[in-house]
Amino acid sequence: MGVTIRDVAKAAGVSITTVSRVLNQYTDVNPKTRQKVLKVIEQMGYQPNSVARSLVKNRTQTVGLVVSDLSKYRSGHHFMFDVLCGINDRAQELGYDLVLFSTTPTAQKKTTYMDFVKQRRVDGVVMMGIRLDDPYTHEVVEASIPSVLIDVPLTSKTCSYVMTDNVKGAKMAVEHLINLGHRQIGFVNGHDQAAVSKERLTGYIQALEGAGLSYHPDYVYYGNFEQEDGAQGVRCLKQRHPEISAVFFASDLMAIGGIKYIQSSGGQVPRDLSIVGFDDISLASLMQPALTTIRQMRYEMGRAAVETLLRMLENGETGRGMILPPELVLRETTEPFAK
Amino acid sequence: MGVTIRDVAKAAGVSITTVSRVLNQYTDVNPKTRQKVLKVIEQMGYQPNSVARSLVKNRTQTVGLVVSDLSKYRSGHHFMFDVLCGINDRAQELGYDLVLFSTTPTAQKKTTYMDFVKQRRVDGVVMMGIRLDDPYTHEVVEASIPSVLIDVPLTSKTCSYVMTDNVKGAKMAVEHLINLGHRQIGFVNGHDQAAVSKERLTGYIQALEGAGLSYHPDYVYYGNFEQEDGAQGVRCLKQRHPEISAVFFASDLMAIGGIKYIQSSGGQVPRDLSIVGFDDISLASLMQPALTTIRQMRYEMGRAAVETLLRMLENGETGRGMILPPELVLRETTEPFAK
DNA sequence: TAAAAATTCGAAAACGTTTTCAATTTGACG
DNA sequence: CGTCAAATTGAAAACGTTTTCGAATTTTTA
Repeated sequence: MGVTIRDVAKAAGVSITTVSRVLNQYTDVNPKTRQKVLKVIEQMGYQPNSVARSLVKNRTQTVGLVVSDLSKYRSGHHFMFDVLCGINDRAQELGYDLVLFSTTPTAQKKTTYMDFVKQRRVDGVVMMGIRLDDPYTHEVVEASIPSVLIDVPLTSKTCSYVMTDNVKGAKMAVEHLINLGHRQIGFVNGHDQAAVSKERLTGYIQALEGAGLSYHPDYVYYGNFEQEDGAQGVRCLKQRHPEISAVFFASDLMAIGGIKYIQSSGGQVPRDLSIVGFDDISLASLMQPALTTIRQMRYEMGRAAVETLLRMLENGETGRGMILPPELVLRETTEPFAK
Repeated sequence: MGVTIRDVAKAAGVSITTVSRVLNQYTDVNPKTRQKVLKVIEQMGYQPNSVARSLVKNRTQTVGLVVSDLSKYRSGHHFMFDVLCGINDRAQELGYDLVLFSTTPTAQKKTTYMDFVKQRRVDGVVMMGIRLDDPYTHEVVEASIPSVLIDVPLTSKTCSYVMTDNVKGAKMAVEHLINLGHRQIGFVNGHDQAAVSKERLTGYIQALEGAGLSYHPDYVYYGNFEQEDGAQGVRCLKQRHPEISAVFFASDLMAIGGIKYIQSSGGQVPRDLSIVGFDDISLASLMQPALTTIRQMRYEMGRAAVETLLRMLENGETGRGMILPPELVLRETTEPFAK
């Protein structure tokens, strides 16, 4: 059916080897014959079979993106989509195809990461949305093919990571609240199987201590990054500690949940509670009131991920961490503390 | 490096052929030897090389998802992401890998669809976000490998489509406004290189005429599905036709733009303008006021797409259209007309 | 018990490339 | 004109599977 290198060779009156040489821009082919071959290729509409090529080169020019819980029902995509765009764009620019895999903790028990990689024959993988207690998290650092983790600070010879400077981001958020005069500041964090949660807690504490305020473990609530967790978070916090005048949320979605909760119980934001989120998802600027938050450079994270992946892959560089700066974006959900 | 079928064969003391047979669950192999081979496979951690398999079978077990303008800067993803999840989930369930390609009109001029397909060796493709005047739109229906288009009603022997019943959806939206007593109803449509725009216009007109109202071409504004277009749309419409009391938008994002515009110019929704959107993106329910809109079953569209794709691919079925029902979801941006 | 049929297996070709190695041609130079 | 190096080419092996065809073995049948 399709036209093969053999057909081209015959039509051009040269050997297969020669055709292969012009395809791969080798220099040792006579300009005359190169032109002839090129013309035949053009005429016959020949496109090399990438599968055959992959087989002999043992390289697929493909990077796998494995995402945990990529699902309609999870809202992680508010964060993930831009990262995906970045990954996709950069991979395409560098001549790699991107193949998508979603996985779950249970699926990870059935098929080990090694088996996954051996089966799929991707040249490298970037992993996103994975939890610290997921099996793949630890299998990936020991794997033979290069990988980069998004938001999990683990490195090895073949494993890099990229993430935002979360302690700095959290610190900026809390310092902003402190500068506004707030002293009793709650924190609705994510679950503790996310590295970012630990870092953001650190930043929260550093900001507090930097301002001479004491850290009350009781002021932090652990949610699951979902909207309802945010609502639940402020409910608990405000109930147990009515003195709290501001809350920092580890995700915009939880912040939105918090705002909705306040509003639905008759309060107003920021009058009754100042709020800072994290991520700067597109919702944040569209809301009413618009959400003050810490922006993550998600698209750039994606690009950086494949960038470092291919550095390991093609230049044999060893794994390393990459930290991107956060940015405080001021909107309408914070105001000075009024005693 | 890796262990091959040859290694297992040797270790199990059988021929390559036999190993292949147990791998592909052929029946003509002695249960005894099957067990033996299976054990060796297990012990050696053998995983078949899918590339080699693809080469000989001329099938990659891979479907391509080509998306036009998948980009950080385009907001189509509010619609696309759920569809993508559906595609991904169903493909995975059916044993296919999903590989992602983003394209642009200019890229489509450089590489024809045929070349794209020959190069990538995907077994089928689903296409999304593409415009009627994109080159691929017409190349795809004539291609030899099966494809399904999202939101472009074109069929051929190898080409199917799936889309929402847009005329019905638009009709439902406008009828809802009519039932509330509105008589002067504007329409902010999408650009005319989207099939959905044409259909939604039809629905708009049908609803009007069904209620004995006359259709003013001047009441419809053509935007580009982006937020700013929505703002621009109501500005034009209200300026030229202050009598308009309600507007139907061809996307939620444009509706949001419209609402923002009204609010920023001192008005209120729905007091000053009743608004219905289209899509039911996650923003819609989170906004203030929450957006009344027409829901599309996006996730199901994705699933349906690979479903029909694989039916063409594996059962040789011929292309067909698939229409999913819309749903009116009532929220807070519409109210009865008060003269 | 011999023939026929069914079961089980293996050798080798094929898939479409790249790559190695050696052969051939060309060109320069004395 | 002969020689040597450089430039250009081709034959064949290799990549790791599946599949075809037929052979060997076992079972069934007459």
